[in-house]
Amino acid sequence: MGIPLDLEDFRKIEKKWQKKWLEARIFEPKILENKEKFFLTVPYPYTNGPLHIGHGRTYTLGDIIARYKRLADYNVLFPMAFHITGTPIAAISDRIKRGEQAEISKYRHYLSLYEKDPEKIEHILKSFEDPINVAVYFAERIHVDFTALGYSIDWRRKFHTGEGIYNKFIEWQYMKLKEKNLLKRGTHYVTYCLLHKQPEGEDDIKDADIEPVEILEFVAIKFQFEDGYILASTLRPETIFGATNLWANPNVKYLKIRWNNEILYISKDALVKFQHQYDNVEVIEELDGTYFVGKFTKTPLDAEIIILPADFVDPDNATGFVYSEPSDAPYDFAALEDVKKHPEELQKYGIDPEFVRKIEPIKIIDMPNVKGHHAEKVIREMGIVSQTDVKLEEATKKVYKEQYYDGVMNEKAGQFAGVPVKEAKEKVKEWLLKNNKAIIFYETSRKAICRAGGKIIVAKIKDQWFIDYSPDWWKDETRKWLDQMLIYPSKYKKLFYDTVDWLHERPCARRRGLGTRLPFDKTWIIESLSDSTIYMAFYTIAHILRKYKIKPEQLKPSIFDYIFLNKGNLDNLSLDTGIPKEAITEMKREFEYWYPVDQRHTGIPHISNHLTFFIMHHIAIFDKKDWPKMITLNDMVIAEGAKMSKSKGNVILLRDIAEKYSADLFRLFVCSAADLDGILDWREKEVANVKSRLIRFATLALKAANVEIPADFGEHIIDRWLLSRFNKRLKMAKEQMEKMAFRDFTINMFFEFLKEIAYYERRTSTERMLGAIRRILEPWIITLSPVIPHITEEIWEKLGNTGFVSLAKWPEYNENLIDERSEILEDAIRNSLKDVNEILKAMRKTQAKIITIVIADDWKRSLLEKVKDISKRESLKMNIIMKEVMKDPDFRKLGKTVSSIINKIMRDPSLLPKIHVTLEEEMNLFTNAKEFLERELSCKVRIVKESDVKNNPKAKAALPLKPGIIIEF
RNA sequence: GCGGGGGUUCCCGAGUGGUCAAAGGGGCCAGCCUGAGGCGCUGGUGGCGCAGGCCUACGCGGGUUCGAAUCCCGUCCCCCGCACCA
Repeated sequence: MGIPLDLEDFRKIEKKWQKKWLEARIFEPKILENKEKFFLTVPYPYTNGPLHIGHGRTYTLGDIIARYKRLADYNVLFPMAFHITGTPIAAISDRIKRGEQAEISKYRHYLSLYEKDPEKIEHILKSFEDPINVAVYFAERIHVDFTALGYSIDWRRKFHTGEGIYNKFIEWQYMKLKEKNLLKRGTHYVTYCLLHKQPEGEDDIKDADIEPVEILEFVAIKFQFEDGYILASTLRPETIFGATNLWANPNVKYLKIRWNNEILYISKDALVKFQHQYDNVEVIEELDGTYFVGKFTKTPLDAEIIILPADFVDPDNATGFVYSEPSDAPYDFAALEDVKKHPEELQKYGIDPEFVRKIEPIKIIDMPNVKGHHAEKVIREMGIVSQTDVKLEEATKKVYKEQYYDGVMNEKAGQFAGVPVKEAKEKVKEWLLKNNKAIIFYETSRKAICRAGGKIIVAKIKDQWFIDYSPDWWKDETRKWLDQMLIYPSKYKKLFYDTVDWLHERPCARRRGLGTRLPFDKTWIIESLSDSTIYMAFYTIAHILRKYKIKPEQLKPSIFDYIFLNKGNLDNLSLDTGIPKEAITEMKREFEYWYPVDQRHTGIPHISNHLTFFIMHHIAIFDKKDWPKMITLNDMVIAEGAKMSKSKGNVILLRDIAEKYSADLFRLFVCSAADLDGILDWREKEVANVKSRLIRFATLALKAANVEIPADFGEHIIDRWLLSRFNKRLKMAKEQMEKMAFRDFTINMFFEFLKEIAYYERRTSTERMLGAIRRILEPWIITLSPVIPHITEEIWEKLGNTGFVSLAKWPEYNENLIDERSEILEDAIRNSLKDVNEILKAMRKTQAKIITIVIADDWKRSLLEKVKDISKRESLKMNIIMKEVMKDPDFRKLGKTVSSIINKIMRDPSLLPKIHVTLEEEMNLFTNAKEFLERELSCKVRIVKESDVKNNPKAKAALPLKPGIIIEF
């Protein structure tokens, strides 16, 4: 390794220490009863591919916490496992099996990041047709990537969620939930793929990540027609009171069907949706749209209305019929105007145009500032003239938004008169349903297809399993517990309370994917957010299960009851399961020692689901002493100012870090570039800057490790200044780490201190600077080791230490070395330098010939002391101070000068020196700094007493610690 | 829509009543270093000022205060979460 260092050297050092840590097993903690434990977890990653730096930020911060806590003398457990539960991995295998080229080349690319041999890649790719192989392969790669980042993880405890032993644990969890009556069954609606004949979510639907597909609840209102009912769908059932006509599309096919002993009319496209939402549907006959046009139908309010033709009616949206409410629906208003303008169109269908002309909108909603028809008003304002105008969409939103807040149903709405629109919508719906005047019809918020091209509709799932998060006792306990939990950044705490408030039934199992089957209904598989809520407990026993080679079938629920809930009898258990008593006892001890989770660290999006479930499941299942204590969160990572996404091709993978950058560089960047609650922007330019600082640090530290501390170190002001700065920083560092202010910490302890070292070097010499670093090097690298563990281990070793810096003790700052006086004195020199530069700038000069530093007279010192004295008891008012000061005859002699000095101080009280410095002392201070000033200003510098300068106004301006400056050119 | 967060100097971003023209980084400008350097170091980067100073600034409009980027009211704009997705 040469100096200067490059990233290649860093990577070598990193590998070296990763190997040593592993060999020495230093991150595999044992139970130490006399040491306080700290159990930290970060959610296990989902193993459907390589992780990127967004994940890396979260795990890195987790590791930094673990490493800090270790230095702070905790017995730290930081474990990791892998999540393979759910549909995405299964879907990947399906797609590869189906031969989808996009997916195959994506995974071929991922494999090429880890495998060099093309034949091997193809072989592994083939194996991916079985989802477990995908899961296990990437779990192993992520393990490698995490190791390459220097994470201090206890890998003995790793597992994945598809393992038999884990399944048994989850089964136990679900039996507990069932015992507590927290599992329910019921009807549930999902997005469903007609091609694959299965529910498919965002992951499977084309472009759903960009434009999500929502499930909309239409009210399909029954309009009596011939021997049955036409179903006309709406999102605003309260408008039924203003229905003036029905719209049917004359160019599409409709169906007459029988359901629930009634005849219904819907569009042909609606049939398949209807069949997925209602059972026993029978098709009677197909009809053209023209069949309906011109005929009459009756609203649920018994009003006779006509069916008019309209091209805008989409047969593939809901039931394919809509009713017209032109007063409040801009589409309807525009369409009605259109048909009135084209009587010939109506005559085609044998409709009397005169009849249509008489159709008038019915105003049913009163608005404070709308006299006539709200839809008409907005249409006129926006200049909309036809039913095909794209602005109608916006008009609809505008009307709806305004009415939702300010609208009130009027007398036309019968029993709902006076009800605000906001409430009427729900009430009218209930009323219609109750009286069998309508049914609910679900539809997607937009047309959607799956990634293989299958049509997505909304389908009903029968007997869906839910976790019911709504019981009051559960929510109350959770809120109470949240009161005392620590959440960082604290601004997110409210989001937890809000989540608890609106959480209710949540589906917890699916028909497909990987995972654990519900123990009491094996046709269901527990989904991923439901099998990841209390698994941190499993870390405490996973390695013991392996040690004793315990089989899944031995893990009866009673075993977990005993270990986690302290229930049951050891002898019986051992007999019953065949697990040795010592194994059971060991697991119980591990659990009781390590639990609860002291801190869980993850990303912000987890708050409203995973983290809240995590808290609630602990509360439901475990004793209070085992409930989690603290949660910390970090925001996302973007690259060069843009969100990382596969489509943009700007995703930076953790693999790239290990191969192209360096672990310490990544860690330092992650720490320093943003606070926990800030978005971290990965910019190559900034990374390069951090890189050069890291190299400078390493270079200096490695050099300094080989030098002696100068014998006279500490005698000079500048030495004491540096020691003082360092110890102050050390003091702050601890506070910052405790507050999880990692960014502040790195800026304080790394970047800013490096700057001060640079100043020290300028002020003294390179050799002396290295000696000074040597003086503080050991505590310095210990504090930095959580962030940059590899290079600090290397320096630690160079210092002749055995052991590991990772296991060192966090250094205490030394109060005695905090030396305000030296800092103030050194600041005087730095300020004088600044003043000179400012003067030169104002004079537009860059170079002086000779600069004279004039040290203030003694009488000024006593004057300012006096003023300081007065200011302690009196307010700083000119007249008061002058009166006091002038009592002294010595000052009275210098009347005018004194008043001008005091005047100055009135304007800028910071001119009052914080300490008393004698003339001699200040002369010495500046004389000792003379060479430095000459070097900095590259000109001759003289230090003189004010009394030695005759009649120079600049000399007279001198104040204690703010010398007069005379510049000659 | 509901809930949450936020708008700071060219950019990112600290700053919660005076010590703020406002930390830190990026960009840009100048100088130094160097065989060379898109490395590194130093200084500058709102306006004005041939002596260390003055003036104007923290989304917009008001207000409280001796004093506001910081507190209050109104207003405009941006971002995030809202459930089956891990």
